[in-house]
Amino acid sequence: MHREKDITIYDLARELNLSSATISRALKNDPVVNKKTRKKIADLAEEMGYRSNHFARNLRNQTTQTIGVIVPKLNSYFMSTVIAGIENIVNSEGYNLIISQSSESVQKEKLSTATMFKNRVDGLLVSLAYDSDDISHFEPFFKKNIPFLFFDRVAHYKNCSNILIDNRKAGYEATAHLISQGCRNIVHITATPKRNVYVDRLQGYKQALADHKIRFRPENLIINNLSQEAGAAAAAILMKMDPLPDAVFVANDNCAVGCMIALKKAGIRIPQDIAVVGFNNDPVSKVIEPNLTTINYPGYEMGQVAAQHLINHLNGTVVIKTANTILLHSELIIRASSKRKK
Amino acid sequence: MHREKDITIYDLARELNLSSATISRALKNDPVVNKKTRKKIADLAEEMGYRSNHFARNLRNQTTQTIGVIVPKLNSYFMSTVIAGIENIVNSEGYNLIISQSSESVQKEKLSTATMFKNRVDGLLVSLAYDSDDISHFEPFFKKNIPFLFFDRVAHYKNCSNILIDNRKAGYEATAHLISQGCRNIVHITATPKRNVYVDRLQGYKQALADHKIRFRPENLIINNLSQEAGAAAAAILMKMDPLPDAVFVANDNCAVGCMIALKKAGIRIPQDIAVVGFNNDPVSKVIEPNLTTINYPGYEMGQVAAQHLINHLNGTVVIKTANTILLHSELIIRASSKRKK
DNA sequence: ATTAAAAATGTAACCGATTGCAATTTTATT
DNA sequence: AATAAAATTGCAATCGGTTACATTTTTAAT
Repeated sequence: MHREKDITIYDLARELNLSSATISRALKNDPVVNKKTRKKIADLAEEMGYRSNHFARNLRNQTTQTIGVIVPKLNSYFMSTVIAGIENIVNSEGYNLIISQSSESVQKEKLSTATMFKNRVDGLLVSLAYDSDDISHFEPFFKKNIPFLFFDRVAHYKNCSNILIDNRKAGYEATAHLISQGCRNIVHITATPKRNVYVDRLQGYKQALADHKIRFRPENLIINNLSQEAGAAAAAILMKMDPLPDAVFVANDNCAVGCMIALKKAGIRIPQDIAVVGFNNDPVSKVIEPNLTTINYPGYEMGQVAAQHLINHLNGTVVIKTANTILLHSELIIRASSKRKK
Repeated sequence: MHREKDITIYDLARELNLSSATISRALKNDPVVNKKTRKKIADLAEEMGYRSNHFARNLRNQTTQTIGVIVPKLNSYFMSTVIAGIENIVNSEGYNLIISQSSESVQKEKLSTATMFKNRVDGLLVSLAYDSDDISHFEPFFKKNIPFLFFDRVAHYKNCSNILIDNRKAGYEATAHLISQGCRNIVHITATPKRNVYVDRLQGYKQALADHKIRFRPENLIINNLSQEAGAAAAAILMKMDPLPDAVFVANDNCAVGCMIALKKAGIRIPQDIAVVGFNNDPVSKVIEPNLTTINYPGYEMGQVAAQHLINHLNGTVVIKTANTILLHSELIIRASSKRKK
């Protein structure tokens, strides 16, 4: 395939009878170069369609101006919103973005991590896969002092910063709300206790029960992968329980919706028979009937904060010596699916 | 910030008392290098934690192994699904991905295009913003012979390939289906006629009417931005119409859902009073009640096909000389929102 | 053992931008 | 006008991998 030759600083230098060094400095607007010369060079560069070669620059500078992101799934509402937030900051700060998904598998996460390493990203943003408990694959980054941080699905690793919401508090509020509506036999549907988000929500759930003198019953805990299908399956389990639980707190809206649809099909009334609370404020929560009470969770902002935090670190604006946890605000949004009282 | 020095081929060469040329060849598994030597080098590279420097390589080879993607919005179900498909192929082919969003604005699209150009992507995948009619900002790619193609929101530009579904046919099927259900006064809600997807769906709608001897009435066409809110606003317009239309074909599920919620709130029964058909098979279509009849639209596959097509072109596997349109299959999924007959 | 052919390895220029240091030009001072 | 100081500009090495071409080593054939 034929490619027209690119204009380099040497072409500009020849044209203006200057040295490449002067061109290089001028293009970075280095004040050491005469103002008129700078203007002349900038104009010619524009005219000749010069574009700097990132590879020569990066090779020389040993920096890539690139940030890597690894997420469990790209095609989920929450994650795509986070990525939109990351993209917003990263672009406006003049960095590039390399995105990869682990598809909820540690194996793929390891591969993605290796790819990011090979690509010499300047920094890395990670949200962990469901089942990653061994996270030694981040060791190379640590060894080379390449900054990285976790968001949402975090881990305590060396002195990495974490950006997330207070899942324990959110879980507590969701459960306490159900209790305030008169529910006493509350089932919690969640995912593997390997991930902080689920562990913490569960803790909040238990704490709320305890604070209201309700005994925690292990059989009221359903663990699945939180998919919509898993929600339907969970509904079947619920309906076999005797007595029927009076509420469900699901760690994810999608699963809650799957569960609700199945319950409704079986003739169970929501919230009269079973009240439901979800998590994420996914768009479906406003579509399902009755509308789903849920925890609102600022994805876009989380992406922005994570990216900005990392870039500040890279720029040296903020030097992070110790582990650093940034908690974003979350809130309970009460809708019809859990309202039993006026 | 301190960074440990990286291992280079020169370090390996020194260690094994070989030349850097041999190391370079061996690491690419060039058969010209002795098999035993290759093994020895690979082992040492592994042991010393060598990683190739993409920048040196790219600088020398004048290729970046990077593909750029520009989409209107990252946080939409359809687009994030497409991107997941792209990521899948691009990664397995050993390319990198740079993703940028135009946020549905030509201005931002131009900026993104410029960024992609500066980053010297080897190829570009584009889905156009709502209002891009002038697409001259892709001219630099064309001039430098950098391949790019459009998917979903396409344009006929030079000899760029397009990857999309047959929107005309899909629009026809949606409308014909409503007619088959006994509807005669069908409103079409769509977006700006700048984008092929909306133009074609509209044409399909008109053709179906014509084929069934139904006169197209311009007042039955509502143009908005297809957001959920716009759907609610459109519902208000519908309800002011006299007589009330007996069906709506909406060019997007989200907007259809917004519309349905508003209609239901006003006591209008779906599908008895107004039948509704959407477009996209977004997850909400299975949550809204009644479930929404819609056009299923293979996002993941579209991403895969687009990426594979571009990479084949880059690899020279397929040489595309003329404009090339790849149509993916779409299908009407009939659900309760449009079923008026047994 | 001799020699041609094949296999393996090495040499060195190159990709384009950056930057410490040196050289030159301009400006300011006496 | 002479000279020091400041402002510009240039020289040349460097980043790490690639590859055309040259050289050396090994293998095969006579």
